[in-house]
Amino acid sequence: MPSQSPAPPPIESAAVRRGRPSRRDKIFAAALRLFRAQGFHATSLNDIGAAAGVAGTAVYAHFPTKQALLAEAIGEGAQRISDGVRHALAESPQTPSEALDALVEAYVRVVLDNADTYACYVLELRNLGSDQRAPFVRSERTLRTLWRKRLQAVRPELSEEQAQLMVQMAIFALLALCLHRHRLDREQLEALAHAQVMASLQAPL
Amino acid sequence: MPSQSPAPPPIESAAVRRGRPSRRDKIFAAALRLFRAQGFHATSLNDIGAAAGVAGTAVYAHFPTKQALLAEAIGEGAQRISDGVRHALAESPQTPSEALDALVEAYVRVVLDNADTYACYVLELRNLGSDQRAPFVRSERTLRTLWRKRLQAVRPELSEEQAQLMVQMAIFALLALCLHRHRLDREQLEALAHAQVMASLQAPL
DNA sequence: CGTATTTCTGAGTGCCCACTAAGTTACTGG
DNA sequence: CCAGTAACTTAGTGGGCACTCAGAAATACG
Repeated sequence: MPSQSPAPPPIESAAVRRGRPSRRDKIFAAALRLFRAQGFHATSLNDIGAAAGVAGTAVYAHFPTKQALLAEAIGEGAQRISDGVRHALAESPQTPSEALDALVEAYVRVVLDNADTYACYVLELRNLGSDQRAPFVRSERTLRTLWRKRLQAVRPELSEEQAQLMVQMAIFALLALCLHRHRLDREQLEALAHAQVMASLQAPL
Repeated sequence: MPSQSPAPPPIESAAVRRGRPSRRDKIFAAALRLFRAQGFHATSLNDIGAAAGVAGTAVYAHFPTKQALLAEAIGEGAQRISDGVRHALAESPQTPSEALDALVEAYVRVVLDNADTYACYVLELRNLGSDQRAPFVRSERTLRTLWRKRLQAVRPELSEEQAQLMVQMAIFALLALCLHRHRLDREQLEALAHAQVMASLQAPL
């Protein structure tokens, strides 16, 4: 039900062209928000459609299945994490301590910038069917290994298992930022998260 | 269901008596395991029954609904956490730093002792329907407030929001212990988790 | 051994879901 | 202005789900 008459307004037409991908994006955003808030199985296609302002079946004009919607959400999360970390890696070599610091800083920033996406990536991955899940699990393992190596470069006294677990805990701590409301502004949030993760990784055994 | 049997075979009878609640317990344990591994909605009553060695509908002889099963699992998690923390509180007053340390130690122990239950408590709470969820949310808030007060007693420079968020992150870090396999023995695990959480709470801002 | 009770099973029942089909509207390019 | 195409809607369809029911085992008790 778009408004204006057909004849005079090319403005409308431009808006419509701008609006073309916006429907898809709207559906995707609604799905992401609902998946994060309620979980994949508790969210129906009618829920998604309603949140995007269309009928449930309209989703199929843009996505083949419900799982594809989740797969795209998770894929985007994985991509953004990967990009952010790669960017941190691209910086010139430093001391091991600075390298770890840069990794944590990049990771915190990406997580805060993509809270919903990241939460979906972590919590809803199991609903993806092992075929589709596999590449994400692989890239996640690669990323964890990178963390672990940088940590062990700073703290060579740690065993592989110890370092692995410490990284796990640090990453999960960041998940808390995505799931709960907080009244701190972005700058404080980033500083606090960074400081706490670094402190936890430097914990004396 | 009082004690010993009347006739000669107390062995069989004892086994039966031991087996009586064991069916209910078996079903409950299977449900807990599946809920943690697959999530509430991805687990059917047939799955639970099969894992417990009975037909799916046999569950209804012991639990009124599927949600009741989840509610009992979550209730048990909440109860054990609460008991463990209350035990830590019962110890005689110490310095603020020691009080915080005791709280963390108790929490780590409870979480490690009840990994599956705790993971369900945290991850599946949203599937409970707001009526049943409310008391658990309340007790969780109470517990977080306790953490925060003890932290602020040690670090009075922290604002309420900062302390709250640090506690959130620390608690989520412990969730990592429940969800992933690790090859460390219990003693190392407890020491590492305790050290890392304490370090994270003492992070310089 | 007989009866009452509990536990369990297999066959339903109805609901909600993801997904399909067919027709309608909205927009585009010529 | 008029096809052609994409987007959307309504009305299904089949399947899986939680849950019910009636009766069969199994068990407890006198």
